[in-house]
Amino acid sequence: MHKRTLMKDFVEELKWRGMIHDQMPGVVDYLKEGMGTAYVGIDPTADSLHIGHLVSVMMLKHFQVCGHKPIVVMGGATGMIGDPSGKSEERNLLDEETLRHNQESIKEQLKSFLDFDSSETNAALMTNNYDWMKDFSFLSFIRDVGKHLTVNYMMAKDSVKKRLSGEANEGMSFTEFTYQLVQGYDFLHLYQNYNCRLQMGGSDQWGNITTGTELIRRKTGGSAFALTCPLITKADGGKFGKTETGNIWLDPAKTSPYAFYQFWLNTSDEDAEKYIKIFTLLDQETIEKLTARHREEPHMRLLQKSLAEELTIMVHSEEEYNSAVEASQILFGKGTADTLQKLSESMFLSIFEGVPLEEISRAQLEAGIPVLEFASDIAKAFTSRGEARRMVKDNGLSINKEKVGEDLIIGTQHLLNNRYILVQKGKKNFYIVRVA
RNA sequence: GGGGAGAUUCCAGAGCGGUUAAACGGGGCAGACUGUAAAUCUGUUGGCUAAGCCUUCGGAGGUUCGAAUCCUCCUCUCCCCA
Repeated sequence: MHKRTLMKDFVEELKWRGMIHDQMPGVVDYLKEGMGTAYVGIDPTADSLHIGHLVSVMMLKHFQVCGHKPIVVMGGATGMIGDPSGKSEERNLLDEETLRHNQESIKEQLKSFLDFDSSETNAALMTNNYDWMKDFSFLSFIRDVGKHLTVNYMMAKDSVKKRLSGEANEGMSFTEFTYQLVQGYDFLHLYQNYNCRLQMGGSDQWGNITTGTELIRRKTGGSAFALTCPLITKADGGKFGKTETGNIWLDPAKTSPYAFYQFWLNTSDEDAEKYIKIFTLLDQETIEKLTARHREEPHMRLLQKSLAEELTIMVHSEEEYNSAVEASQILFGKGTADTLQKLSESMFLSIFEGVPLEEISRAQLEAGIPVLEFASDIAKAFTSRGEARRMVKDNGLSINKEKVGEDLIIGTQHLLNNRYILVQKGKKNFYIVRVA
C-alpha cells in the first residue's frame, strides 16, 4: 500500500516490459525532478474502450503508480478529423450529446485502472479537447497556432509523406493535413494549463506528438517530451484485439466477461510472454518465474491463465473471473454432461451469459422436434438444415454436451432445469434454447 | 474525348453450347491429433419435403431442344492515350 514511497523509475519500468519504442532525450531527467505530468489521447468513437486502448491506458497506469500524474484527453475534437496516421478513413462527426455520453462511459471504465480520486496530488485527470477547440475560431487558430510551424515541417512527417507520395496516391484533404496541428495544440494547451510536459502513445503517434513538442518550444520556449510504445502485434501477423466476432470490448454488454477471459486464455505462447509484461502489473520477478515455468511445461499455459486472470479481475471483477473459470471448466473440462445436469439455473445462466439464446413454446417441445430442425430453425446454430445434416454426419453436433445422431427427436426430456436446452456446434460454439 | 480489358458461387481465379451447383487455391466450419495452442491430416463449404427437385455465374432481352458459355442493349470497374 505504500507504493509511492518506493517510487519506481517509470522509464525503467516500461523498458523491461518492452513498452518503449522511442523516447525524446530528457524524459528521464524530467521525471527525476519530481512528479511529472503526462497525457495520452483516446478517441471517444464508442461508449466503451476496447483492448486496443489498453496499452496507452497501462502506460498511464504505470505512470501513476510511479507517482506521476496522468491525464486522459478524450479526442472529441480530433476524433472528428481523422488521423492520417494509419489507414483510418474519414471520421463521422459525433454530436455533442454522444460525445459526452461516450466520455462518461469511458471514464467509468478508466476508473478500474486509474485513480481519479481528487485528494491525491497525482490523481488522474480527464479532459476533452472538444472543450477547448469548439470555440476556437479558424482565424485565431491559423494565427496563433498555424503561424508557428512551417508547411515544410509538417510535410516531413511520415504520415503526411506517405499520403502525398505513396503508391496508394489517395491524396489527403486539408482537414487531415491539419490534424497534427490540432493534436499539437492539445499538447500546448495541456502544457500551459496543467504543466503537462510529456505525451505518450503508440509508435504511430510519434509524428503527431513531436509536432506538439515543437509547437511548445517555438511558442513558449519550453521543453516537452514524447514517449511511444511499440504497436502490439500478434506472432501470426493478425491484428491484435480482433477476433472473428469483432473487437474485444471492456464493456460487459459488448463482450461478456466470459468471452473476455477466453480471449486472453487463447493467446499464443509467443504472444503471452509479451502481453503479460504489457497488460498486467505483475512485477519483473514474478513474470520471469512464470515465463520460465511456462517454457518448461507450455501445456499448462501458466502465462495465458495468469494473463486472463489479471485482466479479467482488473477490468471486471473477481466474481466475474471466478464464474468465467467455472464456465470454462464446464465447457471444456471433463465432467461435461453430468455436471451440466446438476447446475443450478442461476449458475447455468451466468455461465452461458452472452451465448445466443432462442425461445420455443412448451407445446412445441412436447410435440417433439427432429434435431436437425431444432438445431437450425429453432436454435439458429446453422443457417440451413443441409448444414446441420452435414455437421451431424461429421459428429459435430451435441445437445446438452452429448453427441447426437440425425434421428433424435428433441422433447421435454432434454430440458435442463426444466427450461433450457444447450446446443453445441463443434467444440466452441454454443446456443441455448429456452422454453418461453 | 479516343482506345483496350473485364464483371463467375465468402475471396482469388478456371470455365469445348449440353455429362457444370460450376476446376484449383485461399478462407470458413467440422473431425482426428493436442494444451480450449501451433503445425499436420481428413471431410465439408447454394437451398429443399434430398437417389429427386429448385435457385445461382453484373442487369434486361434474344438465338437455341438446351447458355456461365453465342448475339444485342444497359450498368459498373480497371488500364492506356489525349
